[in-house]
Amino acid sequence: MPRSPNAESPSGRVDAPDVPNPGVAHDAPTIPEPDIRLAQDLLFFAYRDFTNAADVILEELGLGRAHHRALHFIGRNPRITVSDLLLILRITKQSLARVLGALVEQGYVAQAPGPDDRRQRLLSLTEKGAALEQRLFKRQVERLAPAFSQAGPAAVEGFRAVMRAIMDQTARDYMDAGGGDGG
Amino acid sequence: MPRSPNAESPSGRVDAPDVPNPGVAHDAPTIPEPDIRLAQDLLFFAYRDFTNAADVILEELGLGRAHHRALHFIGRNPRITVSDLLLILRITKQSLARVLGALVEQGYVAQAPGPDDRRQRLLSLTEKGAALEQRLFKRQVERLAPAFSQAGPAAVEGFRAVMRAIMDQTARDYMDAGGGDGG
DNA sequence: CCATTTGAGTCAATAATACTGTCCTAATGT
DNA sequence: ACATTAGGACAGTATTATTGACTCAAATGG
Repeated sequence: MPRSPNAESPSGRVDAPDVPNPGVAHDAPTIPEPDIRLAQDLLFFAYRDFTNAADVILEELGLGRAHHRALHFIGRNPRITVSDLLLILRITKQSLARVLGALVEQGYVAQAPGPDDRRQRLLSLTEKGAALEQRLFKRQVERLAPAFSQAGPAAVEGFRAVMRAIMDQTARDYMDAGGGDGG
Repeated sequence: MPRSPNAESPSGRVDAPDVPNPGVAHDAPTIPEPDIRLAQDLLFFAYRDFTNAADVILEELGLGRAHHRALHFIGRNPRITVSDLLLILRITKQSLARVLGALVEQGYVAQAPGPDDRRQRLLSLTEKGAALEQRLFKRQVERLAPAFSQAGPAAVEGFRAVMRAIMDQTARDYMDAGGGDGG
């Protein structure tokens, strides 16, 4: 593995636009390549270690990350329809079917017919499901809370802004629509 | 999908610790649950959409994300040993073997015997490999650069601090050792 | 010098997660 | 009536990962 003293500050910061670019929101101030390279690594490592946090619990229950994701989004969106869950996860009906089937079968998720449209199966966590989701959540808190504390409130605000800007408009729309906080 | 006006500012910021927690470096200022929930979503969506960026190119070449990851880390760490690459990726020799085999076979990656230890096969990108990596990198720049510009330099700094704090110490060590920038 | 360890590769089998395409039922809506 | 929609199901496949055992050559240490 290559070495080198250390590289706390990646390359200073983002370039100030050489041309002030009056008014236009779309100014692209030529981010230096090392900064992008660094961000690639950050995304890879942070995401990996974040998702790994809950793995021990999942494994002991014979569940996987796909189950965790489903639990998470159902928990955050009680009475969500299958279609809407598919839109969030962006996987196929088949992929979800296996995961959801297991969760329902094992009593983590309940299905209720839609009051307006009885074809719908509105998904919610059972008590057992909510309890499991809490356990899993706790593990991720253990990973995120210290990180937030160390980095400080301003950094967390920046983290949010950048992450939000990285994702698709569709995903931003979901979050702006109250994705998760119950509406 | 649930609705609700919009939730730009998640819950303000991180709580100030109600009890100042004298002296202890480990003071955890009780991050509000909604902030953690939000961060879970941010990580999921941002990572997903970030990694999807290069998929079109990969697919047309019959390669997958595992190949991309290998290309990325070999590109950033020329003459890396197989063991060290395994430590970075945290996968098994078998998982890497298939991916690496394909990359070598198709001329993206070259192997050279280590000068000190001739058992080692030092990995580097060929010209073809570097060219492909550049193409893939460009796609991710298209995703990250506008995000960085929109969020602004201070936010990017915060993003780095938080992401860094989320990952394992091992990963931080790798990055501090100059992970990628040639050392 | 010989035994052990190490770096790398390999074979075989398996699991988790995803995909495609097709077909089916029941409820909706026009 | 008829087409569409919500959801589910079946069959087959791909990618990425896993484990365990085994080979081979080079390095290393008594």
